[in-house]
Amino acid sequence: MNSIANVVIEVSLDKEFDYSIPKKLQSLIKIGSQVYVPFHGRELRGFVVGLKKESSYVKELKQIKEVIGDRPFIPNNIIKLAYWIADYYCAPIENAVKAVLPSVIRKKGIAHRKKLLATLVSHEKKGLSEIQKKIVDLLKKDQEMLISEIKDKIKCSDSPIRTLQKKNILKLEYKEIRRDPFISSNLIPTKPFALMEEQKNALDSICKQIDKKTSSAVLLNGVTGSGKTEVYLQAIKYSLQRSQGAIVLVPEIALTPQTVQRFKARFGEIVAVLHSNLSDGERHDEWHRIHNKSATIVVGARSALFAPIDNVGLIIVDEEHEPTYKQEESPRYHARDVAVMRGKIENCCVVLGSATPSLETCFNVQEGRYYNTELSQRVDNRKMPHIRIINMALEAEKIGHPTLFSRELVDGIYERISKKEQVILFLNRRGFSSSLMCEKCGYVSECTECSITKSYHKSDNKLVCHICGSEEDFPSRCPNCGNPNYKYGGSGTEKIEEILEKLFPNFRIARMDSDSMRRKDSYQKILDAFRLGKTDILIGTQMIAKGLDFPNVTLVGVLNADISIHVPDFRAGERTYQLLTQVAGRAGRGDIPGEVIIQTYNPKHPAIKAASKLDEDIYSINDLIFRKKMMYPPYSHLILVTLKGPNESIVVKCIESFYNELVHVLPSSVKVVRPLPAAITKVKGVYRYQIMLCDEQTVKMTKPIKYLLDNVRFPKEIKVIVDVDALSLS
DNA sequence: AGCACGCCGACT
DNA sequence: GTCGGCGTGCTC
Repeated sequence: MNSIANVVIEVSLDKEFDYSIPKKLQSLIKIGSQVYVPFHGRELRGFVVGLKKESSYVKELKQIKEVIGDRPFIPNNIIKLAYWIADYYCAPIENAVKAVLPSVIRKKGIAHRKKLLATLVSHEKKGLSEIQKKIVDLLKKDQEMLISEIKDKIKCSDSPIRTLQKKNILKLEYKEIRRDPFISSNLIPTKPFALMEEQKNALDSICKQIDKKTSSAVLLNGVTGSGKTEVYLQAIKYSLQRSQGAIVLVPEIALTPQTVQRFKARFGEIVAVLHSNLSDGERHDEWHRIHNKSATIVVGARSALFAPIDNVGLIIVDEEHEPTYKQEESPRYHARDVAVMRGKIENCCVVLGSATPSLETCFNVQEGRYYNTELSQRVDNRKMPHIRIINMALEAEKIGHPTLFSRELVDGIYERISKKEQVILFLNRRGFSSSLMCEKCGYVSECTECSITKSYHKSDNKLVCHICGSEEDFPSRCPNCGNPNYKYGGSGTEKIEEILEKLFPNFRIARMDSDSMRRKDSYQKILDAFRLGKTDILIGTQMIAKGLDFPNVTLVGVLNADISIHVPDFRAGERTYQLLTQVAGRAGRGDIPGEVIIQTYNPKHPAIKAASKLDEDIYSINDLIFRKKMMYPPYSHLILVTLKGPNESIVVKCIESFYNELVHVLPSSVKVVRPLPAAITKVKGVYRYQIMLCDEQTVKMTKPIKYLLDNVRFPKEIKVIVDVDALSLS
């Protein structure tokens, strides 16, 4: 008999507490139950996250006071999902439960949540201390205030406030916090559009999977503008007709409000939206609309995955390759994979949509685990843009010195602008600071062990691999061609703008990057001006690649594709391909086919080659899977174990012993990259050190890691982070 | 977050 | 000595 409950309490203490379960509540308390428990002289709400027979707490346990509701607040399937997350991503169960809990319940300042409110009842100031006078003055202005606010403003503890209460100068009472009303915008309802042949086929195979009522995953591999959203909408309609609900995940909802609008316009009131920009009140309303079944479709970011929809018929992950689906705090889950898992638990169909499917998804399709559907035609019958790759090494040879603008690009810009069309110039600045490239031949030093770009360390003039720490002296000449100009690759947007203004003094040029992004209105102004044709050329970084539609742009120039190839990250190649595809999608309009000019020193790199085929309608999975070469050679699963600590020696010592234990318990197929002391990094006074593991299966690595985490005692100042399917290794 | 304890200064 | 304000630590 489990007579002890593991409870996470509403206050954010980042800790769970044991309580004994009284006999009469024994049958009512389940994992996921919401309970009232005595806590340091108060009574608080909490969630039961586990049941057990014994507690390690030395003092006597208190009893659970009462259970709220006749059924657990978190549905059973979601609890199952939380356990899977904790297990797969090596996270403590309480973290996993916190992640799946509706934030409405956890977060401060929401309705139902009571807080201490101070109200002034007397203006008497005689015989008060300095602090107390300040508090009374503060309250004179506002009459009532949360004590947490007072504490914040006066920088005092709550003691003086309580003293004032005793003196009857102010009143303290618990008060429910009012929430903001939810404002829903007026939308014109839409009807299903007629589908094209390919869309029909895709919809058919999705519907077939929905019919089966078993779990399945379908990749919807569709080029930009091929009408994936309409397929989603009609698949959802099908699911609704069978009285099943649907979950739609979108990356960074703030950037794609149009997508959300389309769902609302089609299905109206039954669509609930969950994302981080909602106020707590709005989130609360939306969550309860789902819980009480007045909303059966949920559109949202990562966390929408855990919406308490009873009968899920369909889960859609839009833009499944997007890195925002990876959670960066514990539990470090990947929403795409959790979506597939929820599909397994709910026995429903999961649709993964993308124009540039992630490597993992391609792999799963190839292995036969996911079905594949393709949309190769654009809905408006627009042609795919024409892609040209310019070899900058040859260009430099031709004119005798390295250059930022090839002849082709300059001519192309001139031609397009002369015809009153518009041009976007794309520049990736990421990785700019650390990687070095030969200006003549494009050579970049790679780590032979880890196959990622080495970073330049100025202090000791060395090239260092950030993963394993191996290093070499910085070569004064390019090891490949002997050119003495071996230095930082790429220029910033400002410099590009400067050169461009000299090249085309009569064209109107605008620049958009994180500097101009800082002021939100100026960002909007730049975009509006460009859209209205008041600007001819727009120079920008990543941010102009996503979701924006400029109908008159016919030429897109990628100035230096090499920068993103050489970001010291295993995903660099894949990312480059995805980025180039997105950028290419901005080119062309109904009557004029788009043109894309990609400047690079590496025309043979797989990412560039894959991008160069965009206009040839070659679209099979086998074509895509060759991109596997872009990643760490034969492995598709990565785990990073990071140790953080206050000083270098203790971190090094711990990682050494952890490494020695690891190689003992890991199966031999797992590749372990042994870190050298040079791989240690210091961020804000915290020393960080990583071990990387690679294999074709995650479980072969997680089991031994979990075993070690349970059995190896780390000093308490050492923090261990296990990141499964780590995306960013830079 | 907020309750209770114990320290310390002011006043009997 | 005693009362009461205030910071601090701890809460199953």
